[in-house]
Amino acid sequence: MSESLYHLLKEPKKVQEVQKTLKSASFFSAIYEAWRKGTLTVQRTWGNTDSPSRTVIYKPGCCLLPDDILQIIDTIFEQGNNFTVVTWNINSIRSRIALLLDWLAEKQPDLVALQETKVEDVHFPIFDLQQAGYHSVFNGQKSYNGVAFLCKEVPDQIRIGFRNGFDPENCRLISVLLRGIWFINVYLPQGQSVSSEKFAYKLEFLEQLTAELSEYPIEKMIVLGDLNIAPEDIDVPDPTAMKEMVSFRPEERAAFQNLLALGLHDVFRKFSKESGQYTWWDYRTRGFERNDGMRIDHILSSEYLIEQATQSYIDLENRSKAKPSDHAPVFSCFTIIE
DNA sequence: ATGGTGGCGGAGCCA
Repeated sequence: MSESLYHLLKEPKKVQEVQKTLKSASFFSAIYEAWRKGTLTVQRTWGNTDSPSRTVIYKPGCCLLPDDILQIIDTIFEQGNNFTVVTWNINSIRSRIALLLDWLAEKQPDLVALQETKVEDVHFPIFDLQQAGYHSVFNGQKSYNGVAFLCKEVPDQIRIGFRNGFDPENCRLISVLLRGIWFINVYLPQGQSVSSEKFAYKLEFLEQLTAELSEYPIEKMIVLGDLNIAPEDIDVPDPTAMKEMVSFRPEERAAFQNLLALGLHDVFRKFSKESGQYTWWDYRTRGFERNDGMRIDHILSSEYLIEQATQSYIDLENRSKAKPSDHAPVFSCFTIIE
């Protein structure tokens, strides 16, 4: 919540009076947002003005009326400056929908970047997510890949895929502009084995991604996703044994450094340099139970934004629940004020 | 842990 909105509605005020003072549409979306979050009350009088007013509970699609009376009830407006983002390879949004909804209700992140949604756009569970208070934007296909953003605020712009048209048959990239920041959600190819065509495709994808991102305003950019690369020795259990393994090979790690060279920083590593902190564990070898995994899901941001990061952590609790994804969500909190 | 599990879709591919 912005400070000016807080001051304007600290005392009760009619919608029509607010409309006279405010010309900006973004102010009204902030009002709806506060209403939805429960930090703003809406009092409505039905029929004649003598009848008692009632508090109107926010529902998706509901509207404010000119005579409604608005009031901020949150006395700590600074809370609205905390912006929580998550990246999570969900490994099928439909098979994980119950876990996703419970987790959203509990964690209330502001923006979630999902990978491997594995669903065509027509079947994306927009209604469930709307009930949970989230807008969805997605780029999906049948069976494989698929990326999506879930966000509490409506994005100002959405971009699907690469602007130069690279790799149109795979849904691995989606970007949104929100609060003046470009959020880039990537599902990088896994690469299979070094000798395979899939590995060449992975390296090509990394080059294309670096070129794509170089066209963005780096200072106001956050890259989130399953990048399928463990960037440092501390991101795998046994760096010597794994030095030729896909996801940890020198050429991949070099490509990762090329991405960082655009002016990006690994937000998780601002807060912890400990080894043994992974975001993915193999189902097949029961890797999670033995903490045998890799840190391959990342949140990267500019110097300007990483200075505003207040924490970053891997949500192991989510991964330890029944029927989990093979990846855990990665959280970062920023104090973003627009 | 060179086997194993899990998701999709209805056999085999992908991770």
